[in-house]
Amino acid sequence: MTTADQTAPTRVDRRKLRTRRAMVDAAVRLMASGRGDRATVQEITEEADIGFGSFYNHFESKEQLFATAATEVLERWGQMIDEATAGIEDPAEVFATSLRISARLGWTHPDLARFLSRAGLEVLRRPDGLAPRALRDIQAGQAAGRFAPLSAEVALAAVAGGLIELLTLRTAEPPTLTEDAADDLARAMLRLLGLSDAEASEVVARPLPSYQA
Amino acid sequence: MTTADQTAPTRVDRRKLRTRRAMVDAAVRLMASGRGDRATVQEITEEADIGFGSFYNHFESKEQLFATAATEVLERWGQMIDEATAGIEDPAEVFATSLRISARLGWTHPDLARFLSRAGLEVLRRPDGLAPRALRDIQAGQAAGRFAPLSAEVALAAVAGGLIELLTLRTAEPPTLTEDAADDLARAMLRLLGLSDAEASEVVARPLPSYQA
DNA sequence: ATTATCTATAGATCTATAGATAATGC
DNA sequence: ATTATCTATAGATCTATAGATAATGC
Repeated sequence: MTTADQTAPTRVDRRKLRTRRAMVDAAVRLMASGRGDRATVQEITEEADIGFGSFYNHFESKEQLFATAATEVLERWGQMIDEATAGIEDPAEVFATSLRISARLGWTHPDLARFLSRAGLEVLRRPDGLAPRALRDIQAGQAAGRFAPLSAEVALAAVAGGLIELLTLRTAEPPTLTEDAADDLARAMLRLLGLSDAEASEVVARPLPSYQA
Repeated sequence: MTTADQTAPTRVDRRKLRTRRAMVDAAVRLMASGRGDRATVQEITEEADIGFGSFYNHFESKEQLFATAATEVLERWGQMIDEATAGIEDPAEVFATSLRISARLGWTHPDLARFLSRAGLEVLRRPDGLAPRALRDIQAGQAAGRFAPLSAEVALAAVAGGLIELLTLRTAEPPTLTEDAADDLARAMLRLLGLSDAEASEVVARPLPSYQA
Protein backbone atom coordinates (compact mmCIF):
# COMPACT_ATOMS: atom_id res chain seq x y z
CA MET A 1 0.00 0.00 0.00
CA THR A 2 1.49 3.29 -1.06
CA THR A 3 0.65 6.52 0.66
CA ALA A 4 0.58 8.62 -2.51
CA ASP A 5 -2.60 7.11 -3.87
CA GLN A 6 -5.21 9.80 -3.40
CA THR A 7 -3.18 12.58 -1.80
CA ALA A 8 -1.93 15.78 -3.38
CA PRO A 9 1.58 15.77 -4.85
CA THR A 10 4.08 16.41 -2.11
CA ARG A 11 7.32 18.36 -2.32
CA VAL A 12 9.20 15.10 -2.81
CA ASP A 13 6.96 14.31 -5.75
CA ARG A 14 7.66 17.68 -7.28
CA ARG A 15 11.41 17.30 -6.83
CA LYS A 16 11.25 13.87 -8.40
CA LEU A 17 9.30 15.27 -11.32
CA ARG A 18 11.85 18.05 -11.75
CA THR A 19 14.69 15.55 -11.96
CA ARG A 20 12.82 13.48 -14.48
CA ARG A 21 11.96 16.51 -16.58
CA ALA A 22 15.58 17.65 -16.54
CA MET A 23 16.57 14.34 -18.08
CA VAL A 24 13.85 14.32 -20.71
CA ASP A 25 14.75 17.88 -21.68
CA ALA A 26 18.42 16.93 -21.81
CA ALA A 27 17.54 14.02 -24.09
CA VAL A 28 15.67 16.36 -26.44
CA ARG A 29 18.62 18.76 -26.53
CA LEU A 30 21.13 15.97 -27.09
CA MET A 31 19.07 14.59 -29.93
CA ALA A 32 18.67 18.06 -31.43
CA SER A 33 22.40 18.69 -31.19
CA GLY A 34 23.08 15.63 -33.33
CA ARG A 35 24.71 13.66 -30.52
CA GLY A 36 21.47 11.75 -30.36
CA ASP A 37 20.98 8.48 -28.59
CA ARG A 38 24.67 7.72 -28.93
CA ALA A 39 25.17 9.89 -25.88
CA THR A 40 26.25 7.95 -22.80
CA VAL A 41 24.31 7.98 -19.56
CA GLN A 42 27.16 10.07 -18.21
CA GLU A 43 26.64 12.73 -20.87
CA ILE A 44 22.90 12.72 -20.33
CA THR A 45 23.10 13.27 -16.58
CA GLU A 46 25.75 15.94 -17.02
CA GLU A 47 23.60 17.76 -19.57
CA ALA A 48 20.67 17.46 -17.17
CA ASP A 49 22.91 18.54 -14.27
CA ILE A 50 21.92 15.71 -12.00
CA GLY A 51 23.83 12.90 -10.35
CA PHE A 52 24.76 9.94 -12.48
CA GLY A 53 22.90 7.38 -10.39
CA SER A 54 19.63 9.32 -10.50
CA PHE A 55 19.20 8.20 -14.08
CA TYR A 56 18.24 4.72 -12.93
CA ASN A 57 15.67 6.00 -10.50
CA HIS A 58 13.62 7.07 -13.49
CA PHE A 59 14.57 5.03 -16.53
CA GLU A 60 15.70 1.50 -17.11
CA SER A 61 17.73 2.31 -20.19
CA LYS A 62 18.69 5.04 -22.60
CA GLU A 63 16.22 3.64 -25.12
CA GLN A 64 13.42 4.19 -22.66
CA LEU A 65 14.47 7.77 -22.02
CA PHE A 66 14.69 8.65 -25.70
CA ALA A 67 11.37 6.97 -26.40
CA THR A 68 9.84 9.09 -23.64
CA ALA A 69 11.43 12.21 -25.09
CA ALA A 70 9.98 11.41 -28.52
CA THR A 71 6.53 10.85 -27.06
CA GLU A 72 6.59 14.20 -25.29
CA VAL A 73 7.76 16.07 -28.39
CA LEU A 74 5.04 14.44 -30.48
CA GLU A 75 2.52 15.31 -27.83
CA ARG A 76 3.43 19.00 -27.93
CA TRP A 77 3.31 19.01 -31.69
CA GLY A 78 -0.02 17.20 -31.81
CA GLN A 79 -1.62 19.68 -29.42
CA MET A 80 -0.41 22.54 -31.57
CA ILE A 81 -2.08 21.02 -34.60
CA ASP A 82 -5.26 20.16 -32.73
CA GLU A 83 -5.59 23.72 -31.55
CA ALA A 84 -5.01 25.16 -35.00
CA THR A 85 -7.30 22.87 -36.98
CA ALA A 86 -10.24 22.77 -34.56
CA GLY A 87 -13.37 23.79 -36.42
CA ILE A 88 -12.00 23.66 -39.96
CA GLU A 89 -14.40 21.86 -42.29
CA ASP A 90 -12.64 21.52 -45.65
CA PRO A 91 -10.36 18.44 -45.49
CA ALA A 92 -7.90 20.11 -47.84
CA GLU A 93 -7.67 23.05 -45.50
CA VAL A 94 -7.23 20.82 -42.45
CA PHE A 95 -4.39 19.09 -44.22
CA ALA A 96 -2.83 22.32 -45.46
CA THR A 97 -3.08 23.99 -42.08
CA SER A 98 -1.44 21.06 -40.33
CA LEU A 99 1.37 21.05 -42.83
CA ARG A 100 1.86 24.81 -42.88
CA ILE A 101 2.16 24.89 -39.11
CA SER A 102 4.42 21.85 -39.01
CA ALA A 103 6.71 23.25 -41.67
CA ARG A 104 6.94 26.48 -39.68
CA LEU A 105 8.36 24.63 -36.68
CA GLY A 106 11.82 25.49 -37.97
CA TRP A 107 11.03 29.13 -37.29
CA THR A 108 8.56 28.97 -34.41
CA HIS A 109 10.05 26.08 -32.40
CA PRO A 110 13.63 25.46 -33.54
CA ASP A 111 14.36 23.06 -30.68
CA LEU A 112 11.42 20.88 -31.62
CA ALA A 113 12.30 21.11 -35.31
CA ARG A 114 15.88 20.07 -34.68
CA PHE A 115 14.72 17.11 -32.65
CA LEU A 116 12.42 15.95 -35.44
CA SER A 117 15.07 16.54 -38.05
CA ARG A 118 17.63 14.42 -36.23
CA ALA A 119 15.19 11.74 -35.16
CA GLY A 120 14.26 11.44 -38.82
CA LEU A 121 11.37 9.71 -40.48
CA GLU A 122 11.38 6.94 -37.93
CA VAL A 123 9.70 9.13 -35.35
CA LEU A 124 6.95 10.08 -37.79
CA ARG A 125 6.06 6.44 -38.25
CA ARG A 126 5.29 5.93 -34.58
CA PRO A 127 1.67 5.05 -33.83
CA ASP A 128 1.53 7.94 -31.34
CA GLY A 129 2.95 10.30 -33.97
CA LEU A 130 1.19 12.45 -36.49
CA ALA A 131 1.40 9.97 -39.36
CA PRO A 132 -1.83 8.13 -38.48
CA ARG A 133 -3.58 11.47 -38.26
CA ALA A 134 -2.15 12.71 -41.57
CA LEU A 135 -3.26 9.47 -43.16
CA ARG A 136 -6.79 10.05 -41.94
CA ASP A 137 -6.75 13.62 -43.26
CA ILE A 138 -5.62 12.44 -46.68
CA GLN A 139 -8.22 9.69 -46.78
CA ALA A 140 -10.93 12.11 -45.67
CA GLY A 141 -9.95 14.46 -48.47
CA GLN A 142 -10.12 11.63 -50.96
CA ALA A 143 -13.49 10.48 -49.67
CA ALA A 144 -14.80 14.04 -50.02
CA GLY A 145 -13.59 14.09 -53.62
CA ARG A 146 -11.17 16.90 -52.84
CA PHE A 147 -8.02 14.83 -53.45
CA ALA A 148 -7.20 12.48 -56.34
CA PRO A 149 -7.41 8.76 -55.53
CA LEU A 150 -3.67 8.28 -55.09
CA SER A 151 -2.50 5.60 -52.68
CA ALA A 152 -2.79 7.33 -49.32
CA GLU A 153 0.34 5.55 -48.09
CA VAL A 154 2.40 6.87 -51.00
CA ALA A 155 1.03 10.36 -50.49
CA LEU A 156 1.83 10.19 -46.80
CA ALA A 157 5.35 9.01 -47.61
CA ALA A 158 5.91 12.09 -49.73
CA VAL A 159 4.41 14.46 -47.20
CA ALA A 160 6.31 13.06 -44.24
CA GLY A 161 9.58 12.95 -46.14
CA GLY A 162 9.18 16.42 -47.56
CA LEU A 163 8.38 17.84 -44.16
CA ILE A 164 11.38 16.28 -42.44
CA GLU A 165 13.68 17.41 -45.22
CA LEU A 166 12.37 20.94 -45.01
CA LEU A 167 12.92 21.01 -41.25
CA THR A 168 16.42 19.70 -41.82
CA LEU A 169 17.24 22.31 -44.44
CA ARG A 170 15.94 25.01 -42.16
CA THR A 171 17.75 23.93 -39.01
CA ALA A 172 21.02 23.30 -40.84
CA GLU A 173 23.80 25.85 -40.62
CA PRO A 174 23.57 28.18 -42.36
CA PRO A 175 19.80 28.06 -42.90
CA THR A 176 19.03 28.86 -46.52
CA LEU A 177 15.26 28.86 -46.64
CA THR A 178 12.97 31.79 -46.06
CA GLU A 179 9.72 31.33 -44.23
CA ASP A 180 7.53 31.17 -47.31
CA ALA A 181 9.17 27.82 -48.04
CA ALA A 182 6.63 26.43 -45.57
CA ASP A 183 3.73 27.57 -47.72
CA ASP A 184 5.57 26.54 -50.90
CA LEU A 185 5.75 23.04 -49.49
CA ALA A 186 2.06 23.02 -48.60
CA ARG A 187 1.11 24.23 -52.07
CA ALA A 188 3.33 21.62 -53.68
CA MET A 189 1.83 18.86 -51.54
CA LEU A 190 -1.72 19.92 -52.40
CA ARG A 191 -0.79 19.67 -56.08
CA LEU A 192 0.68 16.26 -55.36
CA LEU A 193 -2.61 15.27 -53.78
CA GLY A 194 -4.47 16.30 -56.92
CA LEU A 195 -5.50 19.91 -56.53
CA SER A 196 -4.83 22.24 -59.44
CA ASP A 197 -2.23 24.93 -58.96
CA ALA A 198 -4.96 27.55 -58.65
CA GLU A 199 -6.93 25.56 -56.07
CA ALA A 200 -3.78 24.85 -54.08
CA SER A 201 -2.80 28.51 -54.06
CA GLU A 202 -6.24 29.51 -52.91
CA VAL A 203 -6.24 27.08 -49.98
CA VAL A 204 -2.77 28.14 -48.87
CA ALA A 205 -3.67 31.81 -49.16
CA ARG A 206 -6.29 31.42 -46.43
CA PRO A 207 -5.16 32.91 -43.14
CA LEU A 208 -3.60 30.60 -40.58
CA PRO A 209 -5.60 30.24 -37.39
CA SER A 210 -3.87 31.35 -34.23
CA TYR A 211 -2.11 28.72 -32.18
CA GLN A 212 0.66 28.41 -29.64
CA ALA A 213 2.53 25.75 -27.72
CA MET B 1 59.22 2.48 -52.85
CA THR B 2 56.45 -0.06 -53.14
CA THR B 3 56.60 -2.92 -55.56
CA ALA B 4 52.93 -2.79 -56.51
CA ASP B 5 53.21 0.45 -58.44
CA GLN B 6 53.01 -0.61 -62.07
CA THR B 7 52.72 -4.37 -61.76
CA ALA B 8 49.63 -6.51 -62.20
CA PRO B 9 47.61 -7.30 -59.06
CA THR B 10 49.12 -10.31 -57.35
CA ARG B 11 47.34 -13.07 -55.50
CA VAL B 12 48.01 -11.30 -52.23
CA ASP B 13 46.35 -8.21 -53.61
CA ARG B 14 43.32 -10.22 -54.60
CA ARG B 15 43.10 -11.86 -51.22
CA LYS B 16 43.36 -8.48 -49.54
CA LEU B 17 40.62 -7.13 -51.75
CA ARG B 18 38.41 -10.11 -50.93
CA THR B 19 38.79 -9.45 -47.21
CA ARG B 20 37.99 -5.80 -47.65
CA ARG B 21 34.97 -6.57 -49.80
CA ALA B 22 33.70 -9.08 -47.24
CA MET B 23 33.71 -6.32 -44.65
CA VAL B 24 32.02 -3.73 -46.85
CA ASP B 25 29.35 -6.25 -47.79
CA ALA B 26 28.90 -7.16 -44.15
CA ALA B 27 28.47 -3.49 -43.32
CA VAL B 28 25.78 -3.15 -45.98
CA ARG B 29 23.96 -6.21 -44.64
CA LEU B 30 24.22 -5.04 -41.04
CA MET B 31 22.85 -1.64 -41.98
CA ALA B 32 20.06 -3.23 -43.99
CA SER B 33 19.16 -5.52 -41.09
CA GLY B 34 18.60 -2.53 -38.85
CA ARG B 35 21.56 -3.26 -36.61
CA GLY B 36 23.29 -0.47 -38.45
CA ASP B 37 26.41 1.26 -37.30
CA ARG B 38 25.67 0.29 -33.72
CA ALA B 39 27.19 -3.07 -34.56
CA THR B 40 30.51 -3.69 -32.82
CA VAL B 41 33.72 -4.45 -34.70
CA GLN B 42 33.30 -7.97 -33.35
CA GLU B 43 29.90 -8.34 -34.99
CA ILE B 44 31.15 -6.90 -38.24
CA THR B 45 34.09 -9.29 -38.56
CA GLU B 46 31.91 -12.22 -37.59
CA GLU B 47 29.32 -11.29 -40.21
CA ALA B 48 32.16 -10.95 -42.73
CA ASP B 49 33.68 -14.22 -41.50
CA ILE B 50 37.17 -12.84 -41.05
CA GLY B 51 39.46 -12.49 -38.07
CA PHE B 52 38.81 -9.67 -35.67
CA GLY B 53 42.19 -8.01 -36.11
CA SER B 54 41.89 -7.87 -39.90
CA PHE B 55 39.44 -5.06 -39.51
CA TYR B 56 42.22 -2.65 -38.65
CA ASN B 57 44.28 -3.64 -41.66
CA HIS B 58 41.64 -1.97 -43.81
CA PHE B 59 39.77 0.61 -41.79
CA GLU B 60 40.65 2.98 -39.01
CA SER B 61 37.19 3.00 -37.49
CA LYS B 62 33.65 1.80 -37.90
CA GLU B 63 32.66 5.22 -39.18
CA GLN B 64 35.12 4.85 -42.02
CA LEU B 65 33.79 1.43 -42.94
CA PHE B 66 30.18 2.56 -43.00
CA ALA B 67 31.06 5.65 -44.98
CA THR B 68 32.79 3.41 -47.52
CA ALA B 69 29.77 1.15 -47.64
CA ALA B 70 27.49 4.12 -48.31
CA THR B 71 29.75 5.37 -51.07
CA GLU B 72 29.71 2.01 -52.80
CA VAL B 73 25.94 1.68 -52.57
CA LEU B 74 25.48 5.18 -53.98
CA GLU B 75 27.91 4.35 -56.75
CA ARG B 76 25.92 1.29 -57.81
CA TRP B 77 22.70 3.23 -57.72
CA GLY B 78 24.14 6.14 -59.68
CA GLN B 79 25.40 3.87 -62.43
CA MET B 80 21.99 2.30 -62.71
CA ILE B 81 20.42 5.72 -63.23
CA ASP B 82 23.13 6.86 -65.64
CA GLU B 83 22.58 3.81 -67.77
CA ALA B 84 18.82 4.23 -67.83
CA THR B 85 18.66 7.95 -68.54
CA ALA B 86 21.42 8.16 -71.14
CA GLY B 87 20.03 9.81 -74.24
CA ILE B 88 16.74 11.04 -72.82
CA GLU B 89 16.09 14.65 -73.85
CA ASP B 90 12.98 15.78 -71.99
CA PRO B 91 14.03 16.91 -68.48
CA ALA B 92 10.70 15.76 -67.08
CA GLU B 93 11.33 12.30 -68.49
CA VAL B 94 14.89 12.19 -67.13
CA PHE B 95 13.53 13.04 -63.73
CA ALA B 96 10.63 10.61 -63.96
CA THR B 97 12.84 7.78 -65.19
CA SER B 98 15.34 8.28 -62.38
CA LEU B 99 12.58 8.27 -59.82
CA ARG B 100 10.71 5.31 -61.29
CA ILE B 101 13.86 3.23 -61.27
CA SER B 102 14.85 4.35 -57.79
CA ALA B 103 11.41 3.64 -56.39
CA ARG B 104 11.60 0.15 -57.93
CA LEU B 105 14.72 -0.67 -55.92
CA GLY B 106 12.48 -2.22 -53.30
CA TRP B 107 11.57 -4.87 -55.85
CA THR B 108 14.67 -5.07 -58.05
CA HIS B 109 17.39 -4.66 -55.41
CA PRO B 110 15.91 -5.27 -51.96
CA ASP B 111 19.32 -5.29 -50.28
CA LEU B 112 20.14 -1.88 -51.66
CA ALA B 113 16.67 -0.57 -50.83
CA ARG B 114 16.93 -1.79 -47.25
CA PHE B 115 20.29 -0.10 -46.85
CA LEU B 116 18.91 3.20 -48.12
CA SER B 117 15.80 2.87 -45.99
CA ARG B 118 17.80 2.34 -42.82
CA ALA B 119 20.48 4.89 -43.62
CA GLY B 120 17.67 7.39 -44.09
CA LEU B 121 17.65 10.80 -45.61
CA GLU B 122 21.13 11.52 -44.34
CA VAL B 123 22.69 9.39 -47.03
CA LEU B 124 20.74 11.20 -49.75
CA ARG B 125 22.22 14.49 -48.65
CA ARG B 126 25.78 13.39 -49.26
CA PRO B 127 27.62 15.27 -51.99
CA ASP B 128 28.46 11.97 -53.69
CA GLY B 129 24.82 10.92 -53.52
CA LEU B 130 22.02 11.44 -55.98
CA ALA B 131 20.65 14.61 -54.41
CA PRO B 132 22.95 16.97 -56.33
CA ARG B 133 21.98 15.25 -59.52
CA ALA B 134 18.25 15.36 -58.73
CA LEU B 135 18.62 19.05 -57.95
CA ARG B 136 20.18 19.62 -61.38
CA ASP B 137 17.38 17.65 -63.07
CA ILE B 138 14.74 19.72 -61.31
CA GLN B 139 16.47 22.98 -62.17
CA ALA B 140 16.93 21.89 -65.78
CA GLY B 141 13.21 21.13 -65.98
CA GLN B 142 12.40 24.54 -64.56
CA ALA B 143 14.78 26.28 -66.97
CA ALA B 144 13.12 24.44 -69.85
CA GLY B 145 9.73 25.67 -68.65
CA ARG B 146 8.59 22.12 -68.01
CA PHE B 147 8.32 22.50 -64.22
CA ALA B 148 6.74 25.31 -62.20
CA PRO B 149 9.19 27.71 -60.54
CA LEU B 150 8.95 26.11 -57.10
CA SER B 151 12.02 26.33 -54.85
CA ALA B 152 14.18 23.50 -56.14
CA GLU B 153 15.38 22.75 -52.61
CA VAL B 154 11.83 22.31 -51.36
CA ALA B 155 10.96 20.13 -54.34
CA LEU B 156 14.05 18.02 -53.75
CA ALA B 157 13.12 17.68 -50.09
CA ALA B 158 9.76 16.24 -51.04
CA VAL B 159 11.18 13.91 -53.66
CA ALA B 160 13.96 12.57 -51.47
CA GLY B 161 11.69 12.10 -48.51
CA GLY B 162 8.94 10.46 -50.52
CA LEU B 163 11.40 8.07 -52.10
CA ILE B 164 12.95 6.98 -48.82
CA GLU B 165 9.55 6.51 -47.26
CA LEU B 166 8.40 4.41 -50.18
CA LEU B 167 11.48 2.20 -49.93
CA THR B 168 10.84 1.86 -46.22
CA LEU B 169 7.20 0.90 -46.68
CA ARG B 170 8.20 -1.63 -49.28
CA THR B 171 11.03 -3.27 -47.35
CA ALA B 172 9.04 -3.36 -44.10
CA GLU B 173 7.46 -6.62 -43.00
CA PRO B 174 4.94 -7.36 -44.28
CA PRO B 175 5.33 -5.27 -47.45
CA THR B 176 2.03 -3.68 -48.31
CA LEU B 177 2.71 -1.89 -51.57
CA THR B 178 2.37 -3.27 -55.05
CA GLU B 179 4.85 -2.37 -57.72
CA ASP B 180 2.74 0.33 -59.36
CA ALA B 181 3.30 2.38 -56.22
CA ALA B 182 6.61 3.31 -57.85
CA ASP B 183 4.86 4.90 -60.82
CA ASP B 184 2.20 6.41 -58.55
CA LEU B 185 4.98 8.17 -56.71
CA ALA B 186 6.56 9.44 -59.92
CA ARG B 187 3.22 10.73 -61.17
CA ALA B 188 2.55 12.45 -57.84
CA MET B 189 5.98 14.06 -57.87
CA LEU B 190 5.52 15.36 -61.41
CA ARG B 191 2.28 16.97 -60.31
CA LEU B 192 4.12 18.44 -57.35
CA LEU B 193 6.66 19.87 -59.77
CA GLY B 194 3.91 21.57 -61.74
CA LEU B 195 2.78 19.18 -64.46
CA SER B 196 -0.92 18.64 -64.90
CA ASP B 197 -2.32 15.25 -64.04
CA ALA B 198 -2.67 14.42 -67.74
CA GLU B 199 0.90 15.47 -68.56
CA ALA B 200 2.26 13.55 -65.59
CA SER B 201 0.38 10.41 -66.58
CA GLU B 202 1.66 10.66 -70.12
CA VAL B 203 5.31 10.95 -69.04
CA VAL B 204 5.02 8.04 -66.63
CA ALA B 205 3.27 5.92 -69.26
CA ARG B 206 6.38 6.02 -71.47
CA PRO B 207 8.28 2.73 -71.42
CA LEU B 208 11.20 2.43 -69.03
CA PRO B 209 14.55 1.99 -70.75
CA SER B 210 16.40 -1.20 -69.99
CA TYR B 211 18.99 -1.13 -67.23
CA GLN B 212 20.68 -3.44 -64.83
CA ALA B 213 23.14 -3.33 -61.95
C1' DA C 1 61.32 -13.32 -47.03
C1' DT C 2 57.36 -10.73 -46.93
C1' DT C 3 52.91 -9.52 -45.70
C1' DA C 4 48.06 -10.31 -44.64
C1' DT C 5 45.33 -12.63 -41.41
C1' DC C 6 44.32 -14.40 -37.00
C1' DT C 7 44.29 -14.98 -31.75
C1' DA C 8 44.85 -13.19 -27.38
C1' DT C 9 44.77 -9.42 -24.39
C1' DA C 10 45.75 -4.74 -22.21
C1' DG C 11 43.54 -0.66 -21.46
C1' DA C 12 39.67 2.34 -22.03
C1' DT C 13 34.94 3.07 -21.67
C1' DC C 14 30.43 2.32 -20.17
C1' DT C 15 26.56 0.45 -17.48
C1' DA C 16 24.37 -0.77 -13.42
C1' DT C 17 24.42 -1.00 -8.54
C1' DA C 18 25.70 -0.54 -3.62
C1' DG C 19 26.13 2.40 0.02
C1' DA C 20 26.49 7.27 1.70
C1' DT C 21 24.36 11.71 1.86
C1' DA C 22 20.79 15.11 1.77
C1' DA C 23 16.06 16.59 1.61
C1' DT C 24 11.48 16.18 3.14
C1' DG C 25 7.52 14.13 6.00
C1' DC C 26 5.46 13.45 10.29
C1' DA D 1 11.80 7.83 9.41
C1' DT D 2 11.56 7.74 4.65
C1' DT D 3 13.02 8.33 0.15
C1' DA D 4 15.33 10.64 -3.68
C1' DT D 5 19.75 11.99 -5.05
C1' DC D 6 24.59 11.55 -5.24
C1' DT D 7 29.40 9.39 -5.26
C1' DA D 8 32.25 5.64 -5.92
C1' DT D 9 33.14 1.42 -8.06
C1' DA D 10 32.69 -3.55 -9.68
C1' DG D 11 31.96 -5.90 -13.67
C1' DA D 12 30.89 -6.06 -18.47
C1' DT D 13 31.87 -4.61 -22.94
C1' DC D 14 34.47 -2.76 -26.55
C1' DT D 15 38.49 -0.98 -29.12
C1' DA D 16 43.02 -1.14 -30.63
C1' DT D 17 47.32 -3.44 -30.70
C1' DA D 18 51.07 -6.85 -30.10
C1' DG D 19 52.75 -11.03 -31.38
C1' DA D 20 51.87 -15.63 -33.60
C1' DT D 21 50.40 -18.00 -37.67
C1' DA D 22 49.49 -18.84 -42.44
C1' DA D 23 49.65 -17.71 -47.27
C1' DT D 24 52.13 -16.14 -51.14
C1' DG D 25 56.40 -14.28 -53.74
C1' DC D 26 60.82 -15.02 -55.48
